[in-house]
Amino acid sequence: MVEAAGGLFQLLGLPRSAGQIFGLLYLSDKALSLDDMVKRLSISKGSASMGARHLANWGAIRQVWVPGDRRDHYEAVDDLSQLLRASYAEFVKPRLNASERKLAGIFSELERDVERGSVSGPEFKFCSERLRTLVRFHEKVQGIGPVAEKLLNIKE
Amino acid sequence: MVEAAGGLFQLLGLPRSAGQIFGLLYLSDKALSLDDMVKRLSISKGSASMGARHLANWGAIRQVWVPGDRRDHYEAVDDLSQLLRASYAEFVKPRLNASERKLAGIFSELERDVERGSVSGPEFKFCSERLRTLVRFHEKVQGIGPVAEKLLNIKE
DNA sequence: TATTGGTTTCAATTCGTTTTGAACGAATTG
DNA sequence: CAATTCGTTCAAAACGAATTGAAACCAATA
Repeated sequence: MVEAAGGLFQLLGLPRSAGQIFGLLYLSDKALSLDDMVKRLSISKGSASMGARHLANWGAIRQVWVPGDRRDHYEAVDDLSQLLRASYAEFVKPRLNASERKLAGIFSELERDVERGSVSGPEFKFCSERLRTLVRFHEKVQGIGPVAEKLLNIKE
Repeated sequence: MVEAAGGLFQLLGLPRSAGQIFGLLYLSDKALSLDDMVKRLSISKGSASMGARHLANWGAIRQVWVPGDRRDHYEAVDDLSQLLRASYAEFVKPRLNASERKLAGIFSELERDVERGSVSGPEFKFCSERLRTLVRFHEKVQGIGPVAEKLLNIKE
């Protein structure tokens, strides 16, 4: 049951164990301690500790206080859409911006090359045309983000 | 110049070398042979061969015939939007469907568990509520695909 | 048919990442 | 105050994926 749910999150480039932890917490009605995870998922203490901190930094799980128990307990946040939005802003957006700058950089480098004569006229023509296409494509992709965000907000 | 372009594609989970090859071909005005790639990218013949075939199967590059040269030559396709659409249909869509089925499977497993008594009533309530939320979320995500597709088609 | 140029396949290696288990320190308990 | 319980950190090991180089293969040519 949990394995399947864990696998679901593994698709997103996260470490396996973090996905498992989230899956377990997401389906569990009470907050769990680190060694609950160790026992239920048969992973090492180290993995559990690292995975939990990872997910907590990322905002996917929360640390909660359970009276009468010294141990830290964790529970999963319920709003996945919000989580996705946040990760988009944190991970995807910066990358898109970075590649935008990179593209501009390539362009100016190309112009230097053609002045130095290491790139011929026709080559330059073709290459810069392709780069322009690439920029247009890049803009379209960037345009998807905001729309997707709106779609996630709609409650039906 | 090409390194940067190569890195651009590496972000998508493809093997590094395939990204480099595509970058090189995309910015080159003439079709290139396998050992052009070997020389310009300093990768091994094996990598070049595998990477090229990989990209060709994927539809990102085309094999072209250059008269008077026995070697195979490759050129990049120019329509990136189309490429992206195709990959969505080929890779993302099936996965989404798979996880849809998987979700249904978890659900029925949960019901079996509650009948066997290995899951208590409140647990079941909470868990199935979470699963329902997950399904709704999943549907929203699925809804993004078609819209994104339309956005990519718009030419401005 | 032998040779040449080119491509593919495959086992071995390298590389980066994830996981582990033990060691450590802080906090708590009896 | 000694013993225990937690959580974190660290180096080493396990693992998977990617790359390599060489050998096998294939087709065209002489």
